Amino acid sequence: MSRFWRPGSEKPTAAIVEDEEGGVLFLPTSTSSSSSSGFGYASLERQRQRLPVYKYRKAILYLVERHATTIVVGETGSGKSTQIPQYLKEAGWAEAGRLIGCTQPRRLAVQSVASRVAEEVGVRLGEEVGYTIRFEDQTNPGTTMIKFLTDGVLIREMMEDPLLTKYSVIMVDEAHERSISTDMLLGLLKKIQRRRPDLRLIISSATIEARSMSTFFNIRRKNSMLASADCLPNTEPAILSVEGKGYTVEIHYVEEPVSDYLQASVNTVLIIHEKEPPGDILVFLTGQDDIDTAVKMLNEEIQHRGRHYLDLLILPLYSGLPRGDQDLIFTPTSKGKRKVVISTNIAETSLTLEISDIESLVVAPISKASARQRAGRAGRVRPGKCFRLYTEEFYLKEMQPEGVPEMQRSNLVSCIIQLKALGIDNILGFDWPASPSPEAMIRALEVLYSLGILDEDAKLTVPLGFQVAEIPLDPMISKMILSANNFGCSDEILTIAAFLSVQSVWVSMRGVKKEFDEAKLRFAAAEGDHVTFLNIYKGFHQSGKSSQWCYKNFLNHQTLKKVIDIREQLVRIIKRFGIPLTSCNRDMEVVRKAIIAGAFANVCHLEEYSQNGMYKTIRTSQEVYIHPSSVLFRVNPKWVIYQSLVSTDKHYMRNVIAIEPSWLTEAAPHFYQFRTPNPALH
DNA sequence: GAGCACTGC
Repeated sequence: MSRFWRPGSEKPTAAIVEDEEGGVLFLPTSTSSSSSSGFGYASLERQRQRLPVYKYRKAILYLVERHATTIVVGETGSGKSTQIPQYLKEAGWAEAGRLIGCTQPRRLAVQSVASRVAEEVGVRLGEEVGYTIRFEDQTNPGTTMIKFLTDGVLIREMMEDPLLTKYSVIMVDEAHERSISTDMLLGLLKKIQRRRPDLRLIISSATIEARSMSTFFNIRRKNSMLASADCLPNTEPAILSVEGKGYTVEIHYVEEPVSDYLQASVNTVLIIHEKEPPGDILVFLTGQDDIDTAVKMLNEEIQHRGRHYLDLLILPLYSGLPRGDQDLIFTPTSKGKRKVVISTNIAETSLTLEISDIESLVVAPISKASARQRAGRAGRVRPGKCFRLYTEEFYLKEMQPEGVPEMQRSNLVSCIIQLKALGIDNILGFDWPASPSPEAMIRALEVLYSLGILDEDAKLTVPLGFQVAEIPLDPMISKMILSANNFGCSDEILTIAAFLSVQSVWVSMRGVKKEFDEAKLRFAAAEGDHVTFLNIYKGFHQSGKSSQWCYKNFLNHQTLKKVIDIREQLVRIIKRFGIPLTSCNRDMEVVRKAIIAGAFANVCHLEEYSQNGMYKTIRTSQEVYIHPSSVLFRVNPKWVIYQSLVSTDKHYMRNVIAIEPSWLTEAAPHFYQFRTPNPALH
């Protein structure tokens, strides 16, 4: 009996060339003959066979059987996300109760790919084909064979089952996006592979970074006994390239750099409308502000110009927009109208605009990879055009080929604590696809140490460290939750924690600024933003979670429902820890003390003679200001503590609460001590 | 008197 289960699959007829450099290159045969599977699913089956990935079916199965890691490079529209898991199932990789896993970076992608595959397989979603995302598990253990999940969920699963023993194959999709959790997952899977040579990995990526990915996964087996066993797969990754189904997109550049990109994009839209045949337009701008301005400018032009321009339908798109307004984008345009969607980069990856006939317009210093992806949005259903508001020379000489991976530009605190919880002690020696700087790692380790989550040996503390690792939030917020128990206000703090982990709950609307400010004042608390959240939560509950109520109060209904979901998840977690849910009944002093227990390092003091609300941080004397979105903006209490810092032209404190300095020694005694009063502070 | 975007657990 062979030790490792191998599905029977014949060697493909196409030529496979063992590459000198170690990888395997695959040369496809021409179109393969296909047989329709008869009645019922014939049409779905024919659709499947028309996908570009279909003619690589045998090759993929062959490579997966022979190689521990297979890297599939293919543009969007090749069908790899939906087809490869099905091929694996058909070849027997889900037999004997094992799972085929396929990760996606985003929840929406998980849901839509899973339901598409369930439909193609002809089963009910949640049975043979299922998915798991946070707050939603649509799988049936024992029945599910193909499971789609976000990469973050798979990392969480490792805490229960470190070697992911249930899975026979794991496909990591959209690996080129290089999100923190994808990179972390790749590093962890590489580690698992050493202990589980039978596990097969498929890394799917849209760009040709395949070489570096291949180098990363090229592992040498330590145990030579194992290496000689012929039932083991080759550890050298195979690379396979699949063409996409996208149409050609004609690229245009400006001849001279533009000075005002907003005006230039407005002009370009108008010129496209004059000169180009029918087709919708997608414009990428940098932020909500610019989008609102551009919408206004275009609508003014439409009013001033002739009748022909009334055919333009201008629609903004960004995540803070209420759901109903976002849905407008998907409603088909009436005949003769031209839809102009003005969007943030949300339309680059997160939303697939299934509007036909898109023409695209790109702005801003982004990476070449990102620019290509945006242009690709114009060629999904038919050939399109892309107008870049920078010169070709700038594209070729100035723009970076790839964006910097998130791992190398963000806070590593959450990442490190998850690795620690998985028993990885040597963080500095962890093998990442893109290593963060040692300085960034040391900074994160220091934060965790000061919060009491790691001890002097950089090990998780008991119970605090292990509990924090189990809570799916920023460790600063998790610490706040666990401290709330000492102050008898866990009920209130869980609500605050849930608000702190969603985007802004406010929906801003231009033109009704006065009403918006009034709505905000209805909830504003003198203590600051955290207590304001408690007021909003109370109001939302009393309204019966009404969307009408949200609309009246300029609040985002979707976001508030998410707050409720997160809060419920947190309640379950702290109950598991044996922490009771207790309310402090409007005693906001204890609530603020619990907040300090998590955010004590972020205390700021108002500069005495400052006319413009300048604060300085206690730790580093950095100049900071209260963010205009805070209820304490222009109130400027003497002492404040902030939850996060955003840097634009100034450093702005977001989510701010007023505190008394005397509380610091009680809420964070290890960090603050009494000393002789400093006359400079009075 | 003025606010960068987007994911995820």
